[in-house]
Amino acid sequence: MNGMDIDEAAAFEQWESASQDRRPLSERAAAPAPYLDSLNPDQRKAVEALEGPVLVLAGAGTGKTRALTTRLAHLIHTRRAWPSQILAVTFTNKAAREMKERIGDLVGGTVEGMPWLGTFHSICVKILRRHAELAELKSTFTILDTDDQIRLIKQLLAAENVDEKRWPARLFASMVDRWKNRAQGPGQVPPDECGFANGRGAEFYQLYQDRLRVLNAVDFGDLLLHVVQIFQKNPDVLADYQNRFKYILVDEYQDTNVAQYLWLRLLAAEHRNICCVGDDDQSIYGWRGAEVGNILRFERDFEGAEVIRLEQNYRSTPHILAAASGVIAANKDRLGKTLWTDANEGEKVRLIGHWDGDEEARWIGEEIEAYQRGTRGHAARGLDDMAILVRASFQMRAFEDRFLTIGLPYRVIGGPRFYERMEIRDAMAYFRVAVSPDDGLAFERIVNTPKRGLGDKAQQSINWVARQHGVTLLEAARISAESGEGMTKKAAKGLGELVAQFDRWHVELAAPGANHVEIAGRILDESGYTAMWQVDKSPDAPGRLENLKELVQALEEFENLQGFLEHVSLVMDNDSDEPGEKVSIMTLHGAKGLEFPCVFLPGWEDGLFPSQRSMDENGVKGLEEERRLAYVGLTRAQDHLTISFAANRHIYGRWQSSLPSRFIDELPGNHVEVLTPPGLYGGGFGASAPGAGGYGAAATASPSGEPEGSVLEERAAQASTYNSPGWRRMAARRGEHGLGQPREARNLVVDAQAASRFEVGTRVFHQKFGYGNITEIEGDKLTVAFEKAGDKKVVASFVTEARATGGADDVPF
DNA sequence: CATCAGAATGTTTTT
DNA sequence: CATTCTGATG
Repeated sequence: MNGMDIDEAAAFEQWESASQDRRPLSERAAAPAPYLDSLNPDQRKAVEALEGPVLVLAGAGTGKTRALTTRLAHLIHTRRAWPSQILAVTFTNKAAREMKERIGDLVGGTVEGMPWLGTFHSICVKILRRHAELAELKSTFTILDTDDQIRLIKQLLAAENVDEKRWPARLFASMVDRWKNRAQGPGQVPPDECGFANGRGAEFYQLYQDRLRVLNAVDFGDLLLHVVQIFQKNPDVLADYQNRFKYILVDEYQDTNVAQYLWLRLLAAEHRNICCVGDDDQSIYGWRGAEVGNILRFERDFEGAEVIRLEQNYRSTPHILAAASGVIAANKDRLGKTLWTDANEGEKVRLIGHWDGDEEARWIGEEIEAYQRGTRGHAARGLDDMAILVRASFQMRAFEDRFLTIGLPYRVIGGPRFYERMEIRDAMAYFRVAVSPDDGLAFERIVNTPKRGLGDKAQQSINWVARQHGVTLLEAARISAESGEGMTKKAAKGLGELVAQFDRWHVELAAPGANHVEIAGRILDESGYTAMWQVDKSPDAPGRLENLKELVQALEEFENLQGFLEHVSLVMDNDSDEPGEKVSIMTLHGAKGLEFPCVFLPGWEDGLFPSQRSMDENGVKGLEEERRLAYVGLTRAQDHLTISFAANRHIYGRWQSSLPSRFIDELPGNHVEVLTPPGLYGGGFGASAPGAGGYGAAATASPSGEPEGSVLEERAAQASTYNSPGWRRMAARRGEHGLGQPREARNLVVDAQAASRFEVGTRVFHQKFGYGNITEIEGDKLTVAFEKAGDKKVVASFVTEARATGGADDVPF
């Protein structure tokens, strides 16, 4: 493979010429590396342990990215590898971009010469385009987004006469996703997971893959699956890449799924210089295929691996760190790290209970304004320094409402992204067909948008024609429009016009010197798409038109439409944000990797956080992931951290009362200050009963010297005024579990017995759903027909067998 | 084939 | 509560 060497030399030269260091390479290599001096000993170890497998366990805020980028720079600086011989993978485009920038800063130049720094997916696209024929694809394959994927599956299910109500396309899509995350092809699906459409799961998977191949298309999961399979089946291709990548670096290793893990293992087999950076305590994406096991197993999988722990935290105060450590310590499955800091003690973590969610939002609004003014002896803070991190996005609304009424500027991070909006996808479907007339899925999307009188029947007819004649959908549409078969006259006319328009646009785009921006704008106008929204009287129509304008403007930055479409399919970024100081509101998931001086963590109530659903569906594993999520939230805070919960919450139009999160029990009391909510007679949480003290009764928690004591236990022990129903119920629950006994320990014990303990028909009790009868058992998952809540799937460990008389679970209220 | 009213149904998200 | 999806009407 001589071509590759030339590639690399060229890339390296390009990189070299961009560098500002004009000394000869040999001199530079010998020169001391100044960037090493700013590292602590552990970070330095992580940077200098270049040979062999290395696992860097980097706790939150320990300078992980810094170590990683410095390591990369060091590899290049010491001339161990050319930039093109280093594979550096991240999960998000944002992370990849940041890494590029930081390496650029370190080595003093651009890193155009680092062709293999990117996300798993973008690197796989690159590899797959080179070897497409090995996956029976053409190198021009298109990447389907989720919408297209669903549409394709719906077609397939319809063709196979599957009742879409019983077997939804979404369900099948998620199953395919799960299989691909584990790098399983249609032939490798475990038989017990083929339940879809009465045991035809694997069969449909095969059909789906066949259809993708015919369309010359892949979905996101395919990008990894195909590449892994190419590597497995073609040792020569694999060997080529194994030799090329002398060094491999992986960021956020705890988030890798099985397919990514296999991919890495294959690539690292030759040089074995693989360095994975991650934090098992921050693994929060198990629900989308990430395997914490990958990081827990690293030492076994890569023999002789060196494990380096980064434990010095540069982000948070000791109180905040202690709170986070206290919570995460309750998890069983972890490699174990102890974060420390030499920062000043700072302020304790604040905990406050509120009567309801609105009051919580109101109070946090006031606190934010107080930070802004710099009261309580603190320096004034900007709104950019503050963040509210919630478990689920519906919690954001309460804050948005409140902040709108008091005029507090805020930004919501992680809403629907620009390229996921309906109008943008529609517009892009027009572009796609104009660029590649054989893109049937795109054509299908817009064939009746705006309305052209083509309903289900007409579209089916076009599909049928396409199959009969073995032509693309666009050609079938042309034939149908001419014959007028299977549709009204009006529809045939509209369809004929559309086909003619696409013909014209396609020619115009292909013409030399075509102005793709102008043509794109015209496509939207001439197709009637713009007009559709101009006529639309719904309140969001103007915004959509605005978005379309923005889309056309964004085209300016690209050479042509093809380039733009390629970019969009992989880089779905959405950085547009008006400037100005704003409070950030985001989910805990969205906050990973970020930090803020002042952090609010509202909604710490059992059932909401930890989420009931996580616990029901995944049992102890789910609870542990929720706890890691709590850990991620806590460790985002630099100086000020406030946790809060509400006794009552207006959820889905219904008032729901809940208990404080069990994670609050796990906060070490001597690092927490319990606040009194203002404006309440007698206190906050649980103040419904006259004379109840609630949280307000006492000032600071726990006499120091009693480590790891639970905040709530201490509060309950100190005050005799905790007579409210909530407190009594909580006390009852605690008694049931045994004081100080971690709850999950009990669940584990039950887990072991669970499967054998129940049988179909057994009457059981569930904390949230009440009584019901078991209708189905699948491993440790039970389907229960609850008397009040209806049919639910729950993990066996979360129900107990119901006894005739009210047992310990039947808590008096 | 489009439109409207009623029912169902609500995590977390990247590529 | 609010959004999305379904199915029965014009």
